[in-house]
Amino acid sequence: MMLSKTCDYGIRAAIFVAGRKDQQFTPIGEISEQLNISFHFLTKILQRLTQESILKSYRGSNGGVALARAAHLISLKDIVSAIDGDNPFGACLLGLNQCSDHNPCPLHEQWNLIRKKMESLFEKTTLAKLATATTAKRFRLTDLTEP
Amino acid sequence: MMLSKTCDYGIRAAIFVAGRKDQQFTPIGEISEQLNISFHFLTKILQRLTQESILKSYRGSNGGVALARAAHLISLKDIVSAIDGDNPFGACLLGLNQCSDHNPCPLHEQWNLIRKKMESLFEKTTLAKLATATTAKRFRLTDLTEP
DNA sequence: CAGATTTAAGACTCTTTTGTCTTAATATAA
DNA sequence: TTATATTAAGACAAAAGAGTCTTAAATCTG
Ligand code: SF4
Ligand code: SF4
Repeated sequence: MMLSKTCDYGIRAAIFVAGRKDQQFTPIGEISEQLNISFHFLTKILQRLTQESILKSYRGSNGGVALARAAHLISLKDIVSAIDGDNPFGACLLGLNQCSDHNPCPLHEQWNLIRKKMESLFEKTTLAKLATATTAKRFRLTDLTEP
Repeated sequence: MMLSKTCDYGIRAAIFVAGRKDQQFTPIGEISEQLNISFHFLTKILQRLTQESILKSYRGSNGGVALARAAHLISLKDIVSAIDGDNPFGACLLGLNQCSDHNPCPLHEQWNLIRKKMESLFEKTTLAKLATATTAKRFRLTDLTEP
């Protein structure tokens, strides 16, 4: 799977937060309940996003987390970078180091086309788009329970 | 990184074996040396490929591993499936279950385009193509040591 | 047969990822 | 002020991935 689970959870939570009507703070407990993610685990992940200034947080009653800036200014890549580290597309298929057009493995040319598309998708896709799409078209952010 | 390290090693070793001039058995020791992969670890990985009938092996002097069928009949997908399990492209970005066009997450449409391309690349790319390209164009199968 | 070579099998260790839990800090509200 | 709600921080545990090592089995060579 492309991204770590940690990263998946972070993205899903961020979309959820971005989709809130009122821009109040959303308690992590509510997010974890809605998305069916362990509360404590999600807390750690969102702390990371808070440290990276993608979310802001507030403690105490009526506290929670909220986007640190407008949803259209937060890309998927921002979140992935914050959680999984710099370039999740740097290494790839064969996991070789120092990949470049100059010293390629035999898959490089074909793979690079796909990789570029992925990178572009992650850069262009913002939380605003994802949140709007999610609520408008009733997309899901959780696993299905029914077979 | 898309694939597990185990899978990377398996692919690289398979390309190396496919690229051998004589279709004799290639000792794993030689592969591990050339590709700079731990001998014991590689042995375990190639055992897997042997069990899955992608390689055949022979013990004793002049033993080693060889392709179990013609190189143009072994696709990358065959190798990936044998090592990392069925469909490495089944789940994806958000890691949700039961993904389909009917019950999508908000990234589904965009992502599916890319995923299809990946799947097709893995299905179309055979060891024959990779081995030929590697030897003809001097592509590399190993990490670079020089900075 | 004896010795060398090479894969097979599986136990074992180390590291990373994933997940849980406890305690502390901060804020609100009664 | 006291109780309650909530994030912060970090220790800890469990599971999976990556890698090592030892012993056994098969095969060839002399
Ligand atoms: S496809 Fe390109 S970037 Fe990926 S491992 Fe090969 S050389 Fe490196
Ligand atoms: S993009 Fe499609 S296949 Fe991937 S997690 Fe979303 S719904 Fe599932």
